[in-house]
Amino acid sequence: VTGSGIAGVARMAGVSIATVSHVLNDSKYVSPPLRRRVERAVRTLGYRPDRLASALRRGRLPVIGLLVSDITNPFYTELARAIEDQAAAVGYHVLLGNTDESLRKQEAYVDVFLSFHAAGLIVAPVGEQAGSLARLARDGVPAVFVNRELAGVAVPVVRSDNALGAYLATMHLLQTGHERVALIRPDWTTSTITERTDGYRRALAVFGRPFEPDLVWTGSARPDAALRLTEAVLDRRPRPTAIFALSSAMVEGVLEAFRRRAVACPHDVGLVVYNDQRLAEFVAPPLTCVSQPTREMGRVAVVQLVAMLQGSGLDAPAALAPKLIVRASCGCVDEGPGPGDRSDAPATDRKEET
Amino acid sequence: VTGSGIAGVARMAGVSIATVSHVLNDSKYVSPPLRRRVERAVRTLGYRPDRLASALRRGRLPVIGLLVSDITNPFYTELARAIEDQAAAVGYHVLLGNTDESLRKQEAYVDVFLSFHAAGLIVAPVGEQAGSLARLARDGVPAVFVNRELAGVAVPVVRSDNALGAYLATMHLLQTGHERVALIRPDWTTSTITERTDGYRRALAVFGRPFEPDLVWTGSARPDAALRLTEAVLDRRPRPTAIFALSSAMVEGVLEAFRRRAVACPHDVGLVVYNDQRLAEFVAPPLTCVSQPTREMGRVAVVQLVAMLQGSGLDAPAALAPKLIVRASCGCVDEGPGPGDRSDAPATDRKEET
DNA sequence: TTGAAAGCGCTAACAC
DNA sequence: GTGTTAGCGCTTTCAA
Repeated sequence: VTGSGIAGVARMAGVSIATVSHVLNDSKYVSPPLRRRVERAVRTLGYRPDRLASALRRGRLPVIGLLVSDITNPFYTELARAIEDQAAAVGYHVLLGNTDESLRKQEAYVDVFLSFHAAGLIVAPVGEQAGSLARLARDGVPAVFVNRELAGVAVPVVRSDNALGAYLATMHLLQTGHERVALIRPDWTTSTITERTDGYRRALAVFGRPFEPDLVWTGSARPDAALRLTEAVLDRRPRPTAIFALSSAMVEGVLEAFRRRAVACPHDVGLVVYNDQRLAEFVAPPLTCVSQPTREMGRVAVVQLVAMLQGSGLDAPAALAPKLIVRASCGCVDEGPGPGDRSDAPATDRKEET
Repeated sequence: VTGSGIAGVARMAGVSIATVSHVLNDSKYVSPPLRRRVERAVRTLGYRPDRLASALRRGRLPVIGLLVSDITNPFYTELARAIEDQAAAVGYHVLLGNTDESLRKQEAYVDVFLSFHAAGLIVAPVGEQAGSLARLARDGVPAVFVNRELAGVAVPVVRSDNALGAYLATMHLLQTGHERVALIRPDWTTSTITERTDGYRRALAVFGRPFEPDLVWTGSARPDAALRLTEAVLDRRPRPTAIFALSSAMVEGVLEAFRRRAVACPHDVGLVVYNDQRLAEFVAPPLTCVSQPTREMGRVAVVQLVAMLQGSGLDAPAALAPKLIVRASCGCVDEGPGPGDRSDAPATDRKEET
């Protein structure tokens, strides 16, 4: 009855452990004198509450399980940072998991997070089928999806408008005279990729262009695979005049293929990438990209989740707006002296569209 | 006595909860028939052990607290990924914290992690003073430092040889004819930065060059600050012939400064950066950098920590070897037609040194 | 306004 | 081999 922990504090302050608990959690009125004595005891003992014991009793650990396909993907890196910041600001901490687009890993992590009694989950779900994640909504596990959604799963989704993003990018390419825009897609099927493909189609339709299936190339996002895929694209005849890469994970492969095929970008082939990233504006040529409000998405995801945890109903968030950041790789700006040229666009030519 | 959890399994299998616990943890011999019955009950009940209860009892949660300054820094992103992978492989999970080089945040996170009874900590410590982290070793908290070390703190460190990395880079610049190599350092003081500066000095010494303090520039790593700092460097007369940036967080600032000052790199000023990152090889010009075996560092950190957790003595790990990846920004390769030129180095010119 | 006490679900002595 | 049971440190009724 006198151990350390809360009991030690209680003894030192000459009160019951219940009282200590109440001042610690502000869970009941405690008279100022007792409160003061408890606080002093806490301080002099350097008492640190045991969150495990607390969580065992309460049934939930102040932890958010975060599941992304790969923290190394710049988009998810940024998202994770924003989530961690916002979570910490409201008293939660982040348990991280990488799914690598594997359903198996995803399920294993969800199990682990639940076995930890994580207060809630934020997940960028693998695939686009409900699968076992449907269980979450059914079991009343507080969860929000980020970036991607799953058809028929009643979990709030924090996302940006992928169809719009791809539409803007494709429109831009078409407007600046590109005849054949090839789509390079990663081989996983997620709502994001589907929506982006739709946006691409919509833009084609606006220009009265047919959707040509053999301009759509799907392959593994691993660097070597993306490289070979792009080589195949470049070898197609007639050669596409521009490439729209739907995953930033594939950029390196695309650029390497340009190098190996001695393709001058944007002169020979233009390039637009979905998602911005570090150094993108210093690449030769600077990369035109669709940029998502990543940090905001992370923040909103936590806000949404915390609202669920507190039972305060919050409207499902609207899709945020992506924007097109026009740099030089799309080829819409002056190019200077012909083939082989790789000069950057002057800084003043960089502009944004929404 | 019959609740759900382990008790439900016990009841269904017609055994005691102790037996269930033992088959679940392989903690004692259980006869095959009972074991089978328990396993069947576990399966049909969809029983998932409560790790909180288990952790409360055992005193530790199978979680590793990971503290880095900023997960958004590509080096730490990669490190975190490697740590998460290895941790998961051996049954641990990762709680993430960003310190932003703030001692306050670092202490707060350590407190949080301890209050969760994290099994161990992996931290890239802020600063270079022992500070409150000394407590870890004193209190017997299993911990390992990564990347950085703290003087006088008895915690194993997983690191690469920063002095060597900087030495290699500086030697390369000196050998290829650079007269004045400016050092650009972030304004935090960590063992890494100190060691890299030493490596730079050692290389100068080998060439009989004096260490000129006014070639060493220290400033905030925020992009705008790094930009202004680099502008100041470029305005120095005589102008440095090369810049060695000790933190990859400052690269964007440096490149932007080059742009604004219309400095052609490497023709006008060469550049070497500590740490490789995505797209670095596609930048104009491709960035020469010191590359650390980041993933290996993460893996070893977990191995080291887990060994501590199991009490199996493991030798403190030796510093790993960084290597210089020579691309074009250092200016050691053919440059073509003079000032203003930004052509990439041919692929065959990329090479590595160790 | 304060305190006593019953668990949260599990592990690990210890007894049979 | 298997079962009984005493907690781990905390929250939260419930009674005083």
